[in-house]
Amino acid sequence: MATIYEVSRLAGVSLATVSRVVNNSDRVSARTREKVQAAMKELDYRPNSIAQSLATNRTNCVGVLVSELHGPVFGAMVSSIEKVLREAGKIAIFATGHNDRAKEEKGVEFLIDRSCDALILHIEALSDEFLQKCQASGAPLVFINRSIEGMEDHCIVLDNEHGGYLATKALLDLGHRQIAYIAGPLELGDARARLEGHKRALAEYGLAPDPALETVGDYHEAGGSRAMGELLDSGQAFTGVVCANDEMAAGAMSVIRSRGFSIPEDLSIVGFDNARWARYLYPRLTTVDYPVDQMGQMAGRWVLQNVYGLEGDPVQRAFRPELVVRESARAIGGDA
Amino acid sequence: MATIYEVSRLAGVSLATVSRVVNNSDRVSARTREKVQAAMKELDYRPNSIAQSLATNRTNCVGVLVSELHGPVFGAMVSSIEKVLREAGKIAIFATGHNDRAKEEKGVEFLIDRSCDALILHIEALSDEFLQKCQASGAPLVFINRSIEGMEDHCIVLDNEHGGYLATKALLDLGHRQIAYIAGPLELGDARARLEGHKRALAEYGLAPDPALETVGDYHEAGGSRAMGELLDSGQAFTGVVCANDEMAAGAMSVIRSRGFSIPEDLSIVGFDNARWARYLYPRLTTVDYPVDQMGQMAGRWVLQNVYGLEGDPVQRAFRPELVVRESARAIGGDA
DNA sequence: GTCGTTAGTGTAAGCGCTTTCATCCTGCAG
DNA sequence: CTGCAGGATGAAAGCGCTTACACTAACGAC
Repeated sequence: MATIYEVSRLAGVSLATVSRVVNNSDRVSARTREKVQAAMKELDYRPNSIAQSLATNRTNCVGVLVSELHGPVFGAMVSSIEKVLREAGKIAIFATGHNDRAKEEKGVEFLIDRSCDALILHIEALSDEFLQKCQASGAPLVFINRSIEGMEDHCIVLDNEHGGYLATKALLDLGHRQIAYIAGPLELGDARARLEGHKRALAEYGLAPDPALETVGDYHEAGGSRAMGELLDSGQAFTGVVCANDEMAAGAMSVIRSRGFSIPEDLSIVGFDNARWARYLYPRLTTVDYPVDQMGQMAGRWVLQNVYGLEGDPVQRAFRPELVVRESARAIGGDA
Repeated sequence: MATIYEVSRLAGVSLATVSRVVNNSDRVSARTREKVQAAMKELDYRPNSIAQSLATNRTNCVGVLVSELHGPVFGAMVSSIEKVLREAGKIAIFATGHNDRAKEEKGVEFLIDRSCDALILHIEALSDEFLQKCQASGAPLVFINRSIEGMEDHCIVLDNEHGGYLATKALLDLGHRQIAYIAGPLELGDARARLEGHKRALAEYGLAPDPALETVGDYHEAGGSRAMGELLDSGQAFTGVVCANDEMAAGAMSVIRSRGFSIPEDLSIVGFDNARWARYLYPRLTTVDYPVDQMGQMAGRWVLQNVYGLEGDPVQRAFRPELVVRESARAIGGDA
């Protein structure tokens, strides 16, 4: 691999001049520029990004910490973040936290150790204090789906409470009054918020939340199945169920079917996230859309603008989910 | 951020000594080591990885180029690669090629420019020559799902032909004789191989491939829907259909249902990939398992062993897909 | 003709680390 | 007491780049 030195020799100029044309900044005479470019071409010169980083103290790397790298939500998030960063010539490096305190800390440290210029974090377990300290001592931080006290303008958030409200309201509007709820793990803020929304919708219709109709899952298929099984076993009557995410809804649907009920004739179901495959289910799942692509994009854009000083469209920080009506929920007493 | 220099001063030793304890190599007396470690701790010293890379010419970065970052196949692949690399303290950086020649080239260059120690590539459009040249001039290359002439030992491959064979054979074994096929884009090697396998299975049962039952999709839901629509419109009789991937199978299932047929009573369907959500479909999709996690893991392990010289379990380079029997295909004339 | 400008270029000092080689002890054999 | 081996440490030269600063022409104004 040719170095800048060899280019400078071949072109008969100094290192500084070559560096100038590489960073096509500064004024370099047209003649010199051409000479240098010719030399670079001849040697197939490519700047060593490591050396550049050391000299400039800029790595052009953005660290991204998410719970998982794949799955309907995080896969899409990661993908959109990488895309917007890449288009600006920046590079994303990833770490996973699995909603675990220790792993999240390790992940953050890992990314900081790699000298990232900024960090995009989707985390659950780390305390506000830890994060404020990180921020103080190092790279700028952006948060997805979490609001940190005093750093609100670094947070790209989803109104999960509103989403939970919409999901349950969808069933209420269809005439359902006995509505079961399968929550996500309540140590997670979004799971709590979605549940709150559910309760607000009930309240709006003058219904008291019935603890017997409220179960907690794990955001995974297995938890959804288990929870659904318990609800069905409990003997409680209900005509609809809302699940705090699509994955659990998929698990619940299997169980409902395996018990001989049909959807939506016997039971309506509503999910949350609008996973790409939610419309592959049968019946196609009515759910709440989590605009995860957009939120990822905004996180990337925030970094581009606030860290790298690039221009661009404004960053939208707050998102409201919307209901996606499909066929898994229908009016009670509707023509079945 | 403290530098090695400050540590050396505080500990009262030279830079070289600090470096030695950091890389806990070489013989350093216990007393000195302790002094240095104390100083590091006091200053909260963390080595600057960029400077280390520059000095050692090792970045500990592995570039990964895939078609997409998300989706059932690539999401899982990326995730497992990142995991195995991370556990060894290496870092993965990603680029996407979208099966497009120009984008794949750009992606490879991008990764090379970042001084990756090795590249893991899942590519379609680049020629063998281009790749051989890359290999010659730079970082070691590993390929997933592609066999390159002369570099077979760098290739982690899936026997797609066998997979295609299994999918079709599953229907044949169930008594089906009129079997439609929805292929992936035929510019992709795996799509061609799966189709070949399909034909081999037919031949094994003494059946000639019927061009009227063979359509080409795009590996996406939309293409599956379109292709299924065409097959149904054509008026050709068939009792089963195999799709070259699950995504198209999902699209096909919607169309089948929307035309008033039921699965598997009227039509059996088999997919390929065993996407995580394939078992969420109704009926749960019979499909061919693409052991994408394992293959990603092997690619990572290959790098760990061959590039970084780490020990580890042997690398399995060739994989055979297996049939996953669920409910979307049933015996012809079976109790419906 | 002189002088101040200024565009264009070069010099050299880092960036924070690794690593070769030389140096310095310490201890032990003779 | 001398000499020497060998372990522990330090000095210093890079790794490939950027950039502050110095320098040189060339040019116009006076």
